[in-house]
Amino acid sequence: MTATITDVARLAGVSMKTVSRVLNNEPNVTAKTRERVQAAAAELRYRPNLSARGLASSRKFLLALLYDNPSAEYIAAIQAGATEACRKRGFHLVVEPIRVPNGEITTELEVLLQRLPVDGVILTPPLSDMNALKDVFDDVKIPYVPIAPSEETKAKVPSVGMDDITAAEEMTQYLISIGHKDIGFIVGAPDHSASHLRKTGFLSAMKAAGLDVPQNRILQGDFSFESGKACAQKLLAGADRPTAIFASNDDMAAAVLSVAGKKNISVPNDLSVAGFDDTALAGVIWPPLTTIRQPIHDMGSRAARMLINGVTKTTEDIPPLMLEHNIIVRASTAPPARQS
Amino acid sequence: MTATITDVARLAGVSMKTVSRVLNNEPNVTAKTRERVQAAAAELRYRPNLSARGLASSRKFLLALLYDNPSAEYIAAIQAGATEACRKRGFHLVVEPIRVPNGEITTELEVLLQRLPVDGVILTPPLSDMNALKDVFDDVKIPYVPIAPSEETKAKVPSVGMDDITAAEEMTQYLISIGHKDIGFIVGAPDHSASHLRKTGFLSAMKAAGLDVPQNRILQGDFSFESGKACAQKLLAGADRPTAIFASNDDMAAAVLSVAGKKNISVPNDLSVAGFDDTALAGVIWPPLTTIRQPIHDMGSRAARMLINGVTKTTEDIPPLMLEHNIIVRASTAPPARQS
DNA sequence: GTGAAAGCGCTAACAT
DNA sequence: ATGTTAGCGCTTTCAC
Repeated sequence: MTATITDVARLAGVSMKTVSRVLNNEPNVTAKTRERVQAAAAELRYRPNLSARGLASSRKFLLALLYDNPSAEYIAAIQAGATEACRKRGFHLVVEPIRVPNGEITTELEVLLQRLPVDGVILTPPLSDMNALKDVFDDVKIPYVPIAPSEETKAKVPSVGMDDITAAEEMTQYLISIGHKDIGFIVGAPDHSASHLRKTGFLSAMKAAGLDVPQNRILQGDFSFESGKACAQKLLAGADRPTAIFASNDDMAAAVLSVAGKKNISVPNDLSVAGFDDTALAGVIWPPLTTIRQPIHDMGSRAARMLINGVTKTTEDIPPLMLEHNIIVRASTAPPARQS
Repeated sequence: MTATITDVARLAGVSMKTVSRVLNNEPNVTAKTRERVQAAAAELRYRPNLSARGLASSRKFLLALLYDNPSAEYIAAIQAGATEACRKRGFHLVVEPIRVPNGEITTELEVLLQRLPVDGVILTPPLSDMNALKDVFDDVKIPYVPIAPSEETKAKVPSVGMDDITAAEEMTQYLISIGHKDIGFIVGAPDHSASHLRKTGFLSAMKAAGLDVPQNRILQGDFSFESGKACAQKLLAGADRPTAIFASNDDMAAAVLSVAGKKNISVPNDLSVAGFDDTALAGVIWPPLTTIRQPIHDMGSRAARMLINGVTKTTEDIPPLMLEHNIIVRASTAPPARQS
């Protein structure tokens, strides 16, 4: 059998409670006693039983990551960050893909949350924006941290994110700076607030440069490769096409590349293409994508840390944690060969 | 407060134990009693406490997925399959990325396993092949199912996988059938047994067709995009180059595409490229990749099911579960324009 | 077919 | 600074 806390206590010649104190780094233990207990625990290869801990206290040493199938790369990065933060503090991460059909919280989700023995939940877009979720979480009393939520949500609960508007502005400014005047823009999924913010950034930078943006240069996508393809097909249909396309994520930018390839439009000579996210995909396609590096990994680890540290439990207002971004220039963008 | 089993028992007018029986689908309960209990549980919105369950019994309702950073897409697919199977049976999935430096099991891993309160573990390549792991798992008495393990491991423990040799043969035969005679092959990471099997399949199909494979047509990669790039650069260096390249996974095939793009070698006109896995990447790059569809998602769900059903606990020999594959022909392959 | 009692391994609250 | 006593919510004997 594996050793229990009483075994350790016996070997160390102290009480159960003292062992517990040492294990949980609580005060009121002599350095000497502490050492003795640690030695005993090591000797018996003692590992605390998480179920017992979870039952006796309310700490479960478990966090959950809820996601609604955005890009696999995006989730993988969040997950990597979160597991890293968890590992350092003895926590584990449970992953829960959930589909929220037409924005309706399902009973399924409520049931899931009620029986999920976790100390906190990380929410990814578009889940991070769902107002109805706040009530559900408050109801089951589980702290949560939304990643990249809307301005509205940001005001209510601690969150982590980045400055999508500024990032989109910077990319647009860069495209303008190398000579583009006619730039197409592919919008992300409407239920992600980042979509609106990025569009806002694009428009504001265009306006600031005195550049006009006709209606037909703005197309609605949903962050999927397929949607990017459909938008690119429209944007690249006739002779009157933009000299650059800025897509709201890398998947859609890859789709633009794919459509351009099929139409024998050379990138970046005849068309510049920019993405957003800097997922692994960006470096792996040809030509490699100019994009915005989002600190996705960090978002995951910071969200996990906030939950573990109990930041979300304080009543004070915690300002949203905004992480840095960078613009990454690769081979998919260049000055335009022709003026439109 | 959330309702407990005693609340349900009181409301249903039965004992705790009877409620427990109903919840766990145990026999010896009248249909009538069963209904009454279920009604009471529903009314109180009762959710069993997993920590308490885990403490009282040995069932934790938790499975773990251990992985050592192969492609994000690959892990995402396994994870999707596993979570799906878990959801259906009231289980949850804990994810644990682990690095196993130069094939050495670390104490860190042992400690992790000892304190991880799970009913079973899913192992992905290259972890699935590590002989030392068997001892560790036997030691901590946690059942595990390796995905795509070596022949050696297959003989010892229940596992899920596919027929890598036949799949590689089929792809090679397809390339030969459309006219290729000079085919380059990029091998996967040496510590993945699938790498050897795929190479074996390639060579055997070439031999069966009476085709010679010079040494310089076989290059060693490691499944990463970068390694694929290095191999492609060698393969495509001079005028004496193959008319087709078969890479052992999609990431490396994408790298071949990328190098070809840079060198202005047109795919599939001047060069055919085939991959293996059919990850999301394959359909997203230009041109879309001819590849082998691996049932990765299914592998994840079958592995989870085996663990949940306790298949791995029986002493009988369970034959490895071999799942079907398909060859997916897309635009990256075509008959060769020139004969080499 | 059903129930009563005894823990599972740990921590919380209260001694000492 | 350390120990004692109760549980946490459930499943497991073993009675009935």
